[in-house]
Amino acid sequence: MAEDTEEAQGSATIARLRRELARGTTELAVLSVLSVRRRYGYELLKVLGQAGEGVLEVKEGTLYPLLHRLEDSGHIVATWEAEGRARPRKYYVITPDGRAYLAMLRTEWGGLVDAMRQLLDTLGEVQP
Amino acid sequence: MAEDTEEAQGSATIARLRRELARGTTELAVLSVLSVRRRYGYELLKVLGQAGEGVLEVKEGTLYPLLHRLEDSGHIVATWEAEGRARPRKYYVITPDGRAYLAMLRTEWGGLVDAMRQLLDTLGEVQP
DNA sequence: ACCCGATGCCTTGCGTGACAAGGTATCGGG
DNA sequence: CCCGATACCTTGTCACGCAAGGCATCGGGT
Repeated sequence: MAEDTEEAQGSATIARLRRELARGTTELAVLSVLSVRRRYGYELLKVLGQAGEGVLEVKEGTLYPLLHRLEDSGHIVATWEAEGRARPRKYYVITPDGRAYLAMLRTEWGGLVDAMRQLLDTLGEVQP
Repeated sequence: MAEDTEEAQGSATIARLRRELARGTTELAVLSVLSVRRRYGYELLKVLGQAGEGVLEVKEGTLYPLLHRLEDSGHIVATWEAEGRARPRKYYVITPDGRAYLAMLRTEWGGLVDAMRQLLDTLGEVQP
């Protein structure tokens, strides 16, 4: 019982902490991919799924609302395209506004990574 | 007014985005600091506040519940100490369990940072 | 003929961490 | 004498990630 609980908690914990750590990263990842060329939703799902050994994997329930938020705030623009197929795809293109936002995101991310590295490296040298 | 709104929204956005990016990082930061030596809550507030130019700043409403969660899960242990003063301090010490958890956290964080760096560097070379 | 998985889009409801805002209490300085 | 710093705590709200569901088309296997 105790072992079961611990193991179950361990797995659950690692998934949860991975989710919490990666939080806020999705926007950065999505916009970065879109900064290269336009993509449709399902495509982003696959691209991010295989990037970084699945660390950046995004679920449908996360991606689609995120894309809608980015669209609402003018960072990306969507266009339906049939391309002669029955089921059309919804392509997303990054806007100039989106690029500016992406730059800000990258700066912030860089700052966080630097701060964490400093903290992890200089451990013990910070005085109260 | 428009400027105010834009600036206000810009500030609000950057604050929100910073918060979301740093999410889940607090646990890592706190445990890292505690891995060097014991600290009391208010002390952690100050230490993290000046680390990394304030990027890792934590608010009271975040820290105290976090410390309680870490205590509940056995990653840290608390001891009240008066040290001859009227207002006692609650010192937190990391446990072996906490060290193991910290190691896992660091690994996960490293993986995320690597994945993001790969994505940001190899942009455009990922194929669907 | 039939079903199932992949493609492709979407939504609602829950869990969770960060935080604002509030509370309590002591101590020192202006 | 009051206010800021020290030192602890809690409740309610926000926003994101996701599980789980839904809808529709297409291709291949049996």
